[in-house]
Amino acid sequence: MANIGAHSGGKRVKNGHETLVASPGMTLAESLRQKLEGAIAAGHLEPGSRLDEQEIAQRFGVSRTPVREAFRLMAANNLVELRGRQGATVRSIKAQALIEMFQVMAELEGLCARLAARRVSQAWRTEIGEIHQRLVAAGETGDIDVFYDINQEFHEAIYEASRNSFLADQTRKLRNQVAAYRRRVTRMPNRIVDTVREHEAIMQAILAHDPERAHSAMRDHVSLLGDNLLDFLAAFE
Amino acid sequence: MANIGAHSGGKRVKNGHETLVASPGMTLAESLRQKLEGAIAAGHLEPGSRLDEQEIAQRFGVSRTPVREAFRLMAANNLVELRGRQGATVRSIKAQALIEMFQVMAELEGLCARLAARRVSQAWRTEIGEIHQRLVAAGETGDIDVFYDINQEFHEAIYEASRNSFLADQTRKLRNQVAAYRRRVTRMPNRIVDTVREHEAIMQAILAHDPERAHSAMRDHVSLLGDNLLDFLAAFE
DNA sequence: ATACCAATATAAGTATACATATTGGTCCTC
DNA sequence: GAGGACCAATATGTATACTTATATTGGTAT
Repeated sequence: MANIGAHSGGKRVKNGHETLVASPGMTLAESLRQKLEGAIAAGHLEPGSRLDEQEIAQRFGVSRTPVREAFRLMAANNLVELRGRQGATVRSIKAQALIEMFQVMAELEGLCARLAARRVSQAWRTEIGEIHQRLVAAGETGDIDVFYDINQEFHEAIYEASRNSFLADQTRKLRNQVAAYRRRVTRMPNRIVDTVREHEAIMQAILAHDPERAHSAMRDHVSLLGDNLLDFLAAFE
Repeated sequence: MANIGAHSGGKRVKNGHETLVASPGMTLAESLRQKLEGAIAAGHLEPGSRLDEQEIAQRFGVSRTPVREAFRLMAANNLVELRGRQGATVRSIKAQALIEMFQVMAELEGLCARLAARRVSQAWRTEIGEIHQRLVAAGETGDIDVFYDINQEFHEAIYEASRNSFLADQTRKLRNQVAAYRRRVTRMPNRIVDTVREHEAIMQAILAHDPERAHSAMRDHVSLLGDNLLDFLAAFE
Protein backbone atom coordinates (compact mmCIF):
# COMPACT_ATOMS: atom_id res chain seq x y z
CA MET A 1 0.00 0.00 0.00
CA ALA A 2 1.35 3.34 -0.90
CA ASN A 3 1.69 5.30 2.26
CA ILE A 4 2.38 8.83 1.30
CA GLY A 5 4.59 10.06 4.03
CA ALA A 6 6.02 6.75 5.07
CA HIS A 7 9.59 7.54 4.18
CA SER A 8 9.59 11.27 4.46
CA GLY A 9 10.90 11.23 7.97
CA GLY A 10 8.02 13.53 8.60
CA LYS A 11 7.18 15.00 11.90
CA ARG A 12 3.87 13.74 13.03
CA VAL A 13 1.34 15.57 15.03
CA LYS A 14 -1.81 14.92 16.97
CA ASN A 15 -4.08 11.97 16.24
CA GLY A 16 -1.56 10.36 13.95
CA HIS A 17 -2.15 12.89 11.22
CA GLU A 18 0.75 13.67 9.02
CA THR A 19 1.87 17.20 9.35
CA LEU A 20 1.78 19.61 6.52
CA VAL A 21 4.88 21.73 6.57
CA ALA A 22 3.63 24.84 8.23
CA SER A 23 4.82 27.13 5.50
CA PRO A 24 3.47 30.45 6.54
CA GLY A 25 1.66 32.42 3.92
CA MET A 26 1.00 29.24 2.00
CA THR A 27 -2.42 27.81 1.51
CA LEU A 28 -3.30 24.31 2.63
CA ALA A 29 -4.12 23.31 -0.91
CA GLU A 30 -0.67 24.35 -2.08
CA SER A 31 1.05 22.50 0.74
CA LEU A 32 -0.94 19.41 -0.10
CA ARG A 33 0.01 19.71 -3.74
CA GLN A 34 3.70 19.83 -2.92
CA LYS A 35 3.41 16.88 -0.60
CA LEU A 36 1.47 14.76 -3.06
CA GLU A 37 3.56 15.68 -6.07
CA GLY A 38 6.65 14.78 -4.13
CA ALA A 39 5.13 11.44 -3.25
CA ILE A 40 4.31 10.78 -6.88
CA ALA A 41 7.72 11.80 -8.20
CA ALA A 42 9.45 9.69 -5.58
CA GLY A 43 7.34 6.74 -6.56
CA HIS A 44 5.58 6.32 -3.25
CA LEU A 45 2.30 6.67 -5.07
CA GLU A 46 2.05 4.17 -7.87
CA PRO A 47 0.76 5.35 -11.22
CA GLY A 48 -2.83 4.29 -11.58
CA SER A 49 -3.56 4.20 -7.88
CA ARG A 50 -6.65 5.97 -6.78
CA LEU A 51 -6.61 9.12 -4.69
CA ASP A 52 -9.50 9.24 -2.28
CA GLU A 53 -10.59 12.71 -1.28
CA GLN A 54 -11.90 11.69 2.10
CA GLU A 55 -9.01 9.44 2.95
CA ILE A 56 -6.41 12.07 2.17
CA ALA A 57 -8.41 14.72 3.94
CA GLN A 58 -8.51 12.57 7.04
CA ARG A 59 -4.88 11.59 6.78
CA PHE A 60 -3.74 15.19 6.83
CA GLY A 61 -6.45 16.35 9.16
CA VAL A 62 -8.01 18.87 6.79
CA SER A 63 -11.37 19.13 5.10
CA ARG A 64 -12.16 17.97 1.60
CA THR A 65 -12.03 21.45 0.13
CA PRO A 66 -8.27 21.99 0.08
CA VAL A 67 -7.81 18.41 -1.03
CA ARG A 68 -10.07 19.02 -3.99
CA GLU A 69 -8.17 22.15 -4.89
CA ALA A 70 -4.88 20.31 -4.68
CA PHE A 71 -6.27 17.67 -7.05
CA ARG A 72 -7.26 20.35 -9.54
CA LEU A 73 -3.82 21.88 -9.31
CA MET A 74 -2.15 18.55 -9.95
CA ALA A 75 -4.56 17.67 -12.72
CA ALA A 76 -3.46 20.85 -14.43
CA ASN A 77 0.12 19.63 -14.20
CA ASN A 78 -1.00 16.36 -15.73
CA LEU A 79 0.06 14.47 -12.67
CA VAL A 80 -3.35 13.12 -11.80
CA GLU A 81 -6.36 12.30 -13.87
CA LEU A 82 -9.81 13.48 -12.94
CA ARG A 83 -12.70 11.54 -14.30
CA GLY A 84 -15.96 13.23 -13.54
CA ARG A 85 -17.68 11.75 -10.53
CA GLN A 86 -15.25 8.90 -10.56
CA GLY A 87 -12.43 10.19 -8.49
CA ALA A 88 -8.84 11.03 -9.11
CA THR A 89 -6.08 8.63 -9.99
CA VAL A 90 -2.35 9.08 -10.26
CA ARG A 91 -1.79 9.46 -13.93
CA SER A 92 -0.31 6.37 -15.44
CA ILE A 93 1.47 7.20 -18.60
CA LYS A 94 1.21 4.69 -21.38
CA ALA A 95 4.17 3.85 -23.57
CA GLN A 96 2.68 5.76 -26.48
CA ALA A 97 2.32 8.88 -24.34
CA LEU A 98 5.86 8.51 -23.03
CA ILE A 99 7.20 8.45 -26.56
CA GLU A 100 5.29 11.62 -27.29
CA MET A 101 6.44 13.33 -24.15
CA PHE A 102 10.08 12.52 -24.70
CA GLN A 103 9.81 13.80 -28.23
CA VAL A 104 8.61 17.14 -26.92
CA MET A 105 11.06 17.14 -24.07
CA ALA A 106 13.95 16.47 -26.41
CA GLU A 107 12.98 19.51 -28.40
CA LEU A 108 12.54 21.74 -25.38
CA GLU A 109 15.75 20.70 -23.70
CA GLY A 110 17.44 21.04 -27.05
CA LEU A 111 16.22 24.62 -27.23
CA CYS A 112 17.53 25.23 -23.73
CA ALA A 113 20.92 23.99 -24.80
CA ARG A 114 20.89 26.05 -27.96
CA LEU A 115 20.08 29.25 -26.11
CA ALA A 116 22.58 28.40 -23.40
CA ALA A 117 25.30 28.06 -26.01
CA ARG A 118 24.68 31.63 -27.07
CA ARG A 119 24.50 33.07 -23.62
CA VAL A 120 26.99 31.35 -21.34
CA SER A 121 28.76 33.54 -18.86
CA GLN A 122 32.16 32.94 -17.33
CA ALA A 123 30.66 32.19 -13.96
CA TRP A 124 28.45 29.56 -15.52
CA ARG A 125 31.44 27.81 -17.11
CA THR A 126 32.93 27.08 -13.75
CA GLU A 127 29.57 26.16 -12.26
CA ILE A 128 28.69 23.56 -14.87
CA GLY A 129 32.20 22.18 -14.73
CA GLU A 130 31.91 21.73 -11.01
CA ILE A 131 28.55 20.00 -11.34
CA HIS A 132 29.91 17.67 -13.96
CA GLN A 133 32.88 16.74 -11.81
CA ARG A 134 30.55 15.81 -9.01
CA LEU A 135 28.49 13.74 -11.44
CA VAL A 136 31.60 11.83 -12.53
CA ALA A 137 32.54 11.27 -8.91
CA ALA A 138 29.07 9.96 -8.08
CA GLY A 139 29.26 7.71 -11.12
CA GLU A 140 32.47 6.16 -9.87
CA THR A 141 31.06 5.74 -6.39
CA GLY A 142 28.03 4.11 -7.88
CA ASP A 143 25.55 5.84 -5.63
CA ILE A 144 22.53 5.87 -7.89
CA ASP A 145 20.37 8.26 -5.94
CA VAL A 146 23.10 10.86 -5.62
CA PHE A 147 23.87 10.43 -9.31
CA TYR A 148 20.25 11.01 -10.17
CA ASP A 149 20.11 14.21 -8.16
CA ILE A 150 23.30 15.64 -9.63
CA ASN A 151 22.10 14.73 -13.10
CA GLN A 152 19.03 16.81 -12.36
CA GLU A 153 21.27 19.68 -11.27
CA PHE A 154 23.13 19.54 -14.56
CA HIS A 155 19.98 19.89 -16.59
CA GLU A 156 18.64 22.55 -14.28
CA ALA A 157 21.80 24.57 -14.79
CA ILE A 158 21.22 24.48 -18.53
CA TYR A 159 17.61 25.58 -18.10
CA GLU A 160 18.83 28.57 -16.17
CA ALA A 161 21.55 29.34 -18.68
CA SER A 162 18.97 29.58 -21.44
CA ARG A 163 17.83 32.81 -19.77
CA ASN A 164 14.31 32.05 -20.87
CA SER A 165 12.38 31.56 -17.67
CA PHE A 166 9.20 30.50 -19.44
CA LEU A 167 11.08 27.82 -21.34
CA ALA A 168 12.81 26.76 -18.14
CA ASP A 169 9.45 26.43 -16.44
CA GLN A 170 7.86 24.38 -19.18
CA THR A 171 10.80 22.06 -19.41
CA ARG A 172 10.95 21.61 -15.68
CA LYS A 173 7.26 20.74 -15.56
CA LEU A 174 7.62 18.18 -18.29
CA ARG A 175 10.63 16.65 -16.61
CA ASN A 176 8.59 16.44 -13.45
CA GLN A 177 5.79 14.61 -15.18
CA VAL A 178 8.01 11.78 -16.29
CA ALA A 179 10.11 11.80 -13.12
CA ALA A 180 8.37 8.77 -11.67
CA TYR A 181 9.40 6.75 -14.70
CA ARG A 182 12.83 8.23 -15.23
CA ARG A 183 14.17 7.34 -11.86
CA ARG A 184 13.97 3.66 -12.74
CA VAL A 185 16.05 4.09 -15.86
CA THR A 186 19.06 5.38 -13.98
CA ARG A 187 19.50 1.87 -12.69
CA MET A 188 20.01 0.36 -16.11
CA PRO A 189 23.39 -1.24 -16.88
CA ASN A 190 25.24 1.30 -18.98
CA ARG A 191 23.12 4.30 -18.22
CA ILE A 192 25.63 5.95 -15.89
CA VAL A 193 28.63 5.82 -18.18
CA ASP A 194 26.51 6.80 -21.18
CA THR A 195 25.06 9.75 -19.32
CA VAL A 196 28.47 11.03 -18.37
CA ARG A 197 29.69 10.79 -21.95
CA GLU A 198 26.61 12.49 -23.36
CA HIS A 199 26.79 15.26 -20.80
CA GLU A 200 30.37 15.91 -21.80
CA ALA A 201 29.36 16.33 -25.44
CA ILE A 202 26.60 18.73 -24.47
CA MET A 203 28.86 20.72 -22.20
CA GLN A 204 31.60 21.02 -24.78
CA ALA A 205 29.18 22.25 -27.42
CA ILE A 206 27.74 24.87 -25.10
CA LEU A 207 31.12 26.05 -23.89
CA ALA A 208 32.28 26.23 -27.51
CA HIS A 209 29.33 28.53 -28.25
CA ASP A 210 28.04 26.11 -30.86
CA PRO A 211 24.24 26.34 -30.63
CA GLU A 212 23.43 23.76 -33.28
CA ARG A 213 25.74 21.14 -31.87
CA ALA A 214 24.47 21.83 -28.36
CA HIS A 215 20.91 21.45 -29.58
CA SER A 216 21.46 18.14 -31.30
CA ALA A 217 23.64 16.74 -28.55
CA MET A 218 20.98 17.47 -26.00
CA ARG A 219 18.26 16.16 -28.22
CA ASP A 220 20.09 12.91 -28.69
CA HIS A 221 20.73 12.63 -24.99
CA VAL A 222 17.08 13.01 -24.06
CA SER A 223 15.86 10.83 -26.91
CA LEU A 224 18.22 8.06 -25.92
CA LEU A 225 16.96 8.31 -22.39
CA GLY A 226 13.46 7.93 -23.75
CA ASP A 227 14.44 4.91 -25.77
CA ASN A 228 16.08 3.33 -22.76
CA LEU A 229 12.99 3.96 -20.74
CA LEU A 230 10.84 2.26 -23.31
CA ASP A 231 13.14 -0.73 -23.43
CA PHE A 232 12.90 -0.91 -19.69
CA LEU A 233 9.13 -0.76 -19.67
CA ALA A 234 8.86 -3.25 -22.52
CA ALA A 235 10.83 -5.77 -20.52
CA PHE A 236 8.14 -5.67 -17.88
CA GLU A 237 5.02 -5.95 -19.95
CA MET B 1 -32.40 28.58 0.28
CA ALA B 2 -32.98 28.65 -3.41
CA ASN B 3 -31.62 25.47 -4.78
CA ILE B 4 -30.85 26.28 -8.32
CA GLY B 5 -29.56 22.91 -9.35
CA ALA B 6 -32.59 20.99 -8.25
CA HIS B 7 -33.29 19.92 -11.77
CA SER B 8 -31.06 17.72 -13.82
CA GLY B 9 -29.59 18.28 -17.21
CA GLY B 10 -31.57 21.36 -18.09
CA LYS B 11 -30.19 24.70 -19.08
CA ARG B 12 -30.02 26.90 -16.10
CA VAL B 13 -31.64 30.20 -16.81
CA LYS B 14 -32.32 32.46 -13.93
CA ASN B 15 -33.60 35.93 -14.21
CA GLY B 16 -30.85 38.39 -14.94
CA HIS B 17 -28.09 35.82 -14.74
CA GLU B 18 -25.93 34.96 -17.67
CA THR B 19 -26.67 31.46 -18.72
CA LEU B 20 -24.10 28.79 -18.41
CA VAL B 21 -24.52 26.34 -21.23
CA ALA B 22 -25.15 23.29 -19.16
CA SER B 23 -23.24 20.84 -21.25
CA PRO B 24 -24.36 17.56 -19.81
CA GLY B 25 -21.72 15.53 -18.09
CA MET B 26 -19.72 18.66 -17.53
CA THR B 27 -19.08 20.21 -14.19
CA LEU B 28 -20.02 23.78 -13.43
CA ALA B 29 -16.41 24.63 -12.79
CA GLU B 30 -15.45 23.40 -16.23
CA SER B 31 -18.23 25.33 -17.90
CA LEU B 32 -17.15 28.45 -16.08
CA ARG B 33 -13.57 27.92 -17.13
CA GLN B 34 -14.54 27.72 -20.78
CA LYS B 35 -16.70 30.79 -20.50
CA LEU B 36 -14.05 32.84 -18.73
CA GLU B 37 -11.19 31.68 -20.90
CA GLY B 38 -13.22 32.59 -23.90
CA ALA B 39 -13.82 36.04 -22.47
CA ILE B 40 -10.11 36.48 -21.83
CA ALA B 41 -9.08 35.25 -25.25
CA ALA B 42 -11.65 37.47 -26.91
CA GLY B 43 -10.32 40.43 -24.98
CA HIS B 44 -13.49 41.13 -23.04
CA LEU B 45 -11.50 40.76 -19.87
CA GLU B 46 -8.50 43.05 -19.88
CA PRO B 47 -5.18 41.68 -18.71
CA GLY B 48 -4.55 42.86 -15.20
CA SER B 49 -8.20 43.25 -14.32
CA ARG B 50 -9.36 41.69 -11.12
CA LEU B 51 -11.68 38.70 -10.99
CA ASP B 52 -14.06 38.87 -8.08
CA GLU B 53 -15.23 35.51 -6.83
CA GLN B 54 -18.51 36.75 -5.48
CA GLU B 55 -19.34 38.93 -8.43
CA ILE B 56 -18.78 36.12 -10.90
CA ALA B 57 -20.64 33.67 -8.72
CA GLN B 58 -23.62 36.00 -8.64
CA ARG B 59 -23.41 36.81 -12.31
CA PHE B 60 -23.72 33.17 -13.27
CA GLY B 61 -26.01 32.26 -10.44
CA VAL B 62 -23.74 29.67 -8.83
CA SER B 63 -21.95 29.47 -5.53
CA ARG B 64 -18.36 30.45 -4.95
CA THR B 65 -17.07 26.88 -4.94
CA PRO B 66 -17.17 26.17 -8.69
CA VAL B 67 -15.90 29.69 -9.33
CA ARG B 68 -12.89 29.02 -7.15
CA GLU B 69 -12.22 25.76 -8.95
CA ALA B 70 -12.46 27.46 -12.30
CA PHE B 71 -9.89 30.01 -11.10
CA ARG B 72 -7.53 27.22 -10.07
CA LEU B 73 -7.97 25.57 -13.44
CA MET B 74 -7.20 28.78 -15.25
CA ALA B 75 -4.29 29.56 -12.99
CA ALA B 76 -2.82 26.23 -14.03
CA ASN B 77 -3.13 27.33 -17.64
CA ASN B 78 -1.32 30.52 -16.72
CA LEU B 79 -4.32 32.57 -17.70
CA VAL B 80 -4.94 34.09 -14.32
CA GLU B 81 -2.70 34.89 -11.42
CA LEU B 82 -3.59 33.90 -7.89
CA ARG B 83 -2.03 35.81 -5.08
CA GLY B 84 -2.86 34.33 -1.72
CA ARG B 85 -5.67 36.14 0.01
CA GLN B 86 -5.45 38.86 -2.57
CA GLY B 87 -7.72 37.58 -5.23
CA ALA B 88 -7.29 36.57 -8.82
CA THR B 89 -6.33 38.80 -11.70
CA VAL B 90 -6.23 38.17 -15.42
CA ARG B 91 -2.64 37.51 -16.13
CA SER B 92 -0.96 40.35 -17.87
CA ILE B 93 1.99 39.19 -19.86
CA LYS B 94 4.95 41.50 -20.03
CA ALA B 95 6.87 42.02 -23.25
CA GLN B 96 9.81 40.02 -21.96
CA ALA B 97 7.56 37.07 -21.17
CA LEU B 98 5.90 37.32 -24.57
CA ILE B 99 9.26 37.08 -26.29
CA GLU B 100 10.03 34.00 -24.28
CA MET B 101 6.70 32.41 -25.01
CA PHE B 102 6.94 33.00 -28.72
CA GLN B 103 10.40 31.48 -28.73
CA VAL B 104 9.02 28.31 -27.19
CA MET B 105 5.95 28.34 -29.38
CA ALA B 106 8.06 28.69 -32.50
CA GLU B 107 9.94 25.57 -31.52
CA LEU B 108 6.83 23.59 -30.66
CA GLU B 109 4.90 24.57 -33.75
CA GLY B 110 8.05 23.89 -35.73
CA LEU B 111 8.13 20.39 -34.31
CA CYS B 112 4.46 19.94 -35.22
CA ALA B 113 5.24 20.90 -38.79
CA ARG B 114 8.26 18.62 -38.93
CA LEU B 115 6.30 15.64 -37.73
CA ALA B 116 3.40 16.50 -39.98
CA ALA B 117 5.72 16.51 -42.98
CA ARG B 118 6.61 12.92 -42.24
CA ARG B 119 3.11 11.72 -41.62
CA VAL B 120 0.66 13.45 -43.94
CA SER B 121 -2.13 11.33 -45.30
CA GLN B 122 -3.98 11.83 -48.54
CA ALA B 123 -7.14 12.91 -46.75
CA TRP B 124 -5.19 15.55 -44.90
CA ARG B 125 -3.79 17.00 -48.14
CA THR B 126 -7.25 17.89 -49.34
CA GLU B 127 -8.31 19.11 -45.90
CA ILE B 128 -5.46 21.56 -45.48
CA GLY B 129 -5.91 22.75 -49.04
CA GLU B 130 -9.53 23.47 -48.39
CA ILE B 131 -8.72 25.38 -45.21
CA HIS B 132 -6.10 27.43 -46.99
CA GLN B 133 -8.49 28.32 -49.77
CA ARG B 134 -10.96 29.59 -47.23
CA LEU B 135 -8.18 31.60 -45.59
CA VAL B 136 -7.31 33.25 -48.89
CA ALA B 137 -10.97 34.02 -49.50
CA ALA B 138 -11.33 35.59 -46.07
CA GLY B 139 -8.17 37.58 -46.70
CA GLU B 140 -9.66 39.04 -49.84
CA THR B 141 -12.92 39.81 -48.13
CA GLY B 142 -10.99 41.49 -45.37
CA ASP B 143 -13.09 40.08 -42.57
CA ILE B 144 -10.52 40.05 -39.81
CA ASP B 145 -12.40 37.92 -37.32
CA VAL B 146 -13.18 35.22 -39.83
CA PHE B 147 -9.58 35.32 -41.02
CA TYR B 148 -8.37 34.90 -37.47
CA ASP B 149 -10.56 31.86 -36.92
CA ILE B 150 -9.55 30.15 -40.14
CA ASN B 151 -5.93 30.87 -39.36
CA GLN B 152 -6.46 29.04 -36.12
CA GLU B 153 -7.96 26.12 -38.04
CA PHE B 154 -4.89 25.92 -40.22
CA HIS B 155 -2.57 25.62 -37.28
CA GLU B 156 -4.88 23.21 -35.54
CA ALA B 157 -4.84 20.97 -38.59
CA ILE B 158 -1.06 20.83 -38.40
CA TYR B 159 -1.16 19.98 -34.72
CA GLU B 160 -3.39 17.06 -35.53
CA ALA B 161 -1.25 15.97 -38.44
CA SER B 162 1.77 15.69 -36.14
CA ARG B 163 0.02 12.65 -34.65
CA ASN B 164 1.54 13.52 -31.31
CA SER B 165 -1.39 14.33 -29.11
CA PHE B 166 0.76 15.47 -26.21
CA LEU B 167 2.60 17.91 -28.42
CA ALA B 168 -0.68 19.07 -29.91
CA ASP B 169 -2.03 19.71 -26.43
CA GLN B 170 0.97 21.65 -25.25
CA THR B 171 1.06 23.78 -28.34
CA ARG B 172 -2.65 24.48 -28.17
CA LYS B 173 -2.35 25.57 -24.56
CA LEU B 174 0.49 27.89 -25.33
CA ARG B 175 -1.36 29.37 -28.28
CA ASN B 176 -4.30 29.92 -26.00
CA GLN B 177 -2.21 31.78 -23.49
CA VAL B 178 -1.08 34.38 -25.96
CA ALA B 179 -4.40 34.48 -27.78
CA ALA B 180 -5.47 37.72 -26.14
CA TYR B 181 -2.38 39.43 -27.53
CA ARG B 182 -2.34 37.72 -30.89
CA ARG B 183 -5.78 38.78 -31.89
CA ARG B 184 -4.66 42.38 -31.91
CA VAL B 185 -1.78 41.62 -34.23
CA THR B 186 -4.03 40.29 -36.97
CA ARG B 187 -5.16 43.84 -37.46
CA MET B 188 -1.72 45.11 -38.38
CA PRO B 189 -1.16 46.43 -41.92
CA ASN B 190 0.51 43.66 -43.86
CA ARG B 191 -0.26 40.83 -41.53
CA ILE B 192 -2.92 39.23 -43.70
CA VAL B 193 -0.97 39.04 -46.92
CA ASP B 194 2.16 37.93 -45.05
CA THR B 195 0.27 35.22 -43.27
CA VAL B 196 -1.13 33.82 -46.49
CA ARG B 197 2.31 33.73 -48.07
CA GLU B 198 3.92 32.10 -45.06
CA HIS B 199 1.18 29.53 -44.79
CA GLU B 200 1.75 28.60 -48.40
CA ALA B 201 5.43 27.99 -47.74
CA ILE B 202 4.63 25.82 -44.75
CA MET B 203 1.99 23.87 -46.61
CA GLN B 204 4.24 23.22 -49.57
CA ALA B 205 7.05 21.95 -47.38
CA ILE B 206 4.74 19.60 -45.53
CA LEU B 207 3.09 18.29 -48.66
CA ALA B 208 6.55 17.79 -50.19
CA HIS B 209 7.46 15.64 -47.17
CA ASP B 210 10.35 17.94 -46.33
CA PRO B 211 10.51 17.96 -42.51
CA GLU B 212 13.41 20.38 -42.16
CA ARG B 213 11.92 22.95 -44.48
CA ALA B 214 8.54 22.58 -42.82
CA HIS B 215 10.14 23.10 -39.45
CA SER B 216 12.01 26.24 -40.38
CA ALA B 217 9.12 27.69 -42.36
CA MET B 218 6.83 27.29 -39.41
CA ARG B 219 9.41 28.63 -37.03
CA ASP B 220 9.89 31.72 -39.12
CA HIS B 221 6.15 32.17 -39.37
CA VAL B 222 5.64 32.10 -35.63
CA SER B 223 8.76 34.10 -34.88
CA LEU B 224 7.78 36.79 -37.32
CA LEU B 225 4.50 36.99 -35.57
CA GLY B 226 6.48 37.54 -32.42
CA ASP B 227 8.47 40.35 -33.95
CA ASN B 228 5.32 42.01 -35.19
CA LEU B 229 3.79 41.66 -31.82
CA LEU B 230 6.74 43.34 -30.21
CA ASP B 231 6.50 46.21 -32.65
CA PHE B 232 2.89 46.48 -31.72
CA LEU B 233 3.61 46.51 -28.02
CA ALA B 234 6.52 48.91 -28.38
CA ALA B 235 4.26 51.38 -30.10
CA PHE B 236 2.11 51.42 -27.01
CA GLU B 237 4.68 51.75 -24.26
C1' DA C 1 -28.28 -19.87 -15.82
C1' DT C 2 -27.85 -15.49 -17.70
C1' DA C 3 -29.22 -10.95 -18.64
C1' DC C 4 -31.42 -6.86 -17.49
C1' DC C 5 -33.52 -3.63 -14.43
C1' DA C 6 -34.00 -1.46 -10.14
C1' DA C 7 -32.53 0.00 -5.74
C1' DT C 8 -29.16 1.31 -2.64
C1' DA C 9 -24.73 2.91 -1.35
C1' DT C 10 -20.78 5.65 -2.00
C1' DA C 11 -18.22 9.45 -3.51
C1' DA C 12 -17.98 13.71 -6.19
C1' DG C 13 -20.14 18.26 -7.13
C1' DT C 14 -22.25 22.26 -5.05
C1' DA C 15 -23.87 25.42 -1.54
C1' DT C 16 -23.37 27.88 2.61
C1' DA C 17 -21.56 29.03 6.97
C1' DC C 18 -17.46 30.32 9.51
C1' DA C 19 -12.54 31.88 10.30
C1' DT C 20 -8.82 34.65 9.18
C1' DA C 21 -5.90 37.74 6.75
C1' DT C 22 -5.38 41.97 4.21
C1' DT C 23 -6.57 46.53 3.19
C1' DG C 24 -8.01 51.01 3.96
C1' DG C 25 -9.46 54.58 6.92
C1' DT C 26 -9.47 57.19 10.99
C1' DC C 27 -7.70 58.78 15.20
C1' DC C 28 -4.12 59.77 18.26
C1' DT C 29 0.44 61.06 19.21
C1' DC C 30 4.81 63.15 18.27
C1' DG D 1 0.67 68.45 10.02
C1' DA D 2 2.47 63.97 9.24
C1' DG D 3 3.13 59.32 10.37
C1' DG D 4 1.98 55.19 12.66
C1' DA D 5 -1.13 52.10 14.90
C1' DC D 6 -5.43 50.09 15.59
C1' DC D 7 -9.99 48.88 14.18
C1' DA D 8 -13.44 47.77 10.91
C1' DA D 9 -14.89 46.03 6.56
C1' DT D 10 -14.32 42.97 2.91
C1' DA D 11 -12.88 39.00 0.57
C1' DT D 12 -10.39 34.72 0.57
C1' DG D 13 -9.35 30.22 2.75
C1' DT D 14 -11.53 26.34 5.08
C1' DA D 15 -15.09 23.40 6.97
C1' DT D 16 -19.38 21.09 6.73
C1' DA D 17 -23.87 19.93 5.07
C1' DC D 18 -26.56 18.53 1.25
C1' DT D 19 -27.54 17.05 -3.62
C1' DT D 20 -26.78 14.30 -7.49
C1' DA D 21 -24.75 10.95 -10.32
C1' DT D 22 -22.63 6.61 -11.01
C1' DA D 23 -21.53 2.05 -9.91
C1' DT D 24 -22.46 -2.20 -7.83
C1' DT D 25 -25.31 -5.69 -6.21
C1' DG D 26 -29.26 -8.41 -5.87
C1' DG D 27 -33.52 -10.03 -7.56
C1' DT D 28 -36.60 -11.37 -11.08
C1' DA D 29 -37.90 -12.80 -15.50
C1' DT D 30 -36.93 -15.07 -19.67
